[in-house]
Amino acid sequence: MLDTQRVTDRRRVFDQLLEVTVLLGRDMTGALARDGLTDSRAHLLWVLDATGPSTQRALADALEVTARTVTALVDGLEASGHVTREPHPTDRRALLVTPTAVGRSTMDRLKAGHVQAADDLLAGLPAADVAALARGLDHVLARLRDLTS
Amino acid sequence: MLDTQRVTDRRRVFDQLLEVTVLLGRDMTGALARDGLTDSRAHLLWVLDATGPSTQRALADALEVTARTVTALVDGLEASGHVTREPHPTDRRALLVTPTAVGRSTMDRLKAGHVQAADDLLAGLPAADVAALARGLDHVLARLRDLTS
DNA sequence: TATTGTTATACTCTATAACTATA
DNA sequence: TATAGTTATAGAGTATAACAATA
Repeated sequence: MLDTQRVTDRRRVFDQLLEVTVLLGRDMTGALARDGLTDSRAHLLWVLDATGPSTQRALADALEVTARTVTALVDGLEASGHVTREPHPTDRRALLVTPTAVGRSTMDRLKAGHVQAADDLLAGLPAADVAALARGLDHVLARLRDLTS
Repeated sequence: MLDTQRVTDRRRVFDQLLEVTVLLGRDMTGALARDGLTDSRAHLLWVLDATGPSTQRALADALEVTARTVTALVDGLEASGHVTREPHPTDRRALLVTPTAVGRSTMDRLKAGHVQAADDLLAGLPAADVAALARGLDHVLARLRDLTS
């Protein structure tokens, strides 16, 4: 195989990855919007669901944003009824952001949506091809983690 | 192969795609920031590079945003010296957004960066695996285009 | 002194609506 | 009457800096 062909193939995969990024992002954002959530607020809720009630400081670290940004996101999620601010049991400076029943059921729906989306995207692709795709993506992700670390 | 295994594999690929979306987006945004561009402004410049001098109306349609948004983006790109607003030769209502020499050389650098990134991400992956990855991504993209259309 | 979260302020992207100049 | 682009206004996400309460 000619070297120029190899370069072309790589470029093709890169363009495919960029398009996946755009379309998958659009699809996810649309799904969240139907639940009245923006990307950033859903991300916070997602972290909260994984870790349990957390201080805003811990959320800022997990989301890699400033404390100011978390204040704004929690303000929004509190207004929409997804979370509450509870007093911290031992540190009177801190607040524990806690999902409400609405917040928990929203997260359950989002997680079910992920399983559904996984099924939709890969429906009709033979198991061997799914496995090959997973291996290729593993390689790309390893390189990507190197580049962005 | 058990059906539960198949579901697990699909879910794994979906999670990989989500991580690619996050990391690739972060990497791209970082590269653009080094050129003093935001994602949205780079997108406009990208379209402009592909189509040549365009009216703001045409750009709004291509970017799928409102005319007001294009006004703001062009304001920014004009201030940073990447584009100019030129009179339209026949329609005195319209303006032709036109890349400057700086804008063109910035685009050349971005395009070279894409080729470099494609090489970096797929370095060390055998040609047959690159081809398999491309086929898998083709399948996913076809499904994704269906879902988001 | 250091840390948690807030207020103050600012910038970017985005949208809708009203308006001007032109077609 | 319709279209191109701007001004006016608003909301979301993000940041830095100054500040209050608490550790």
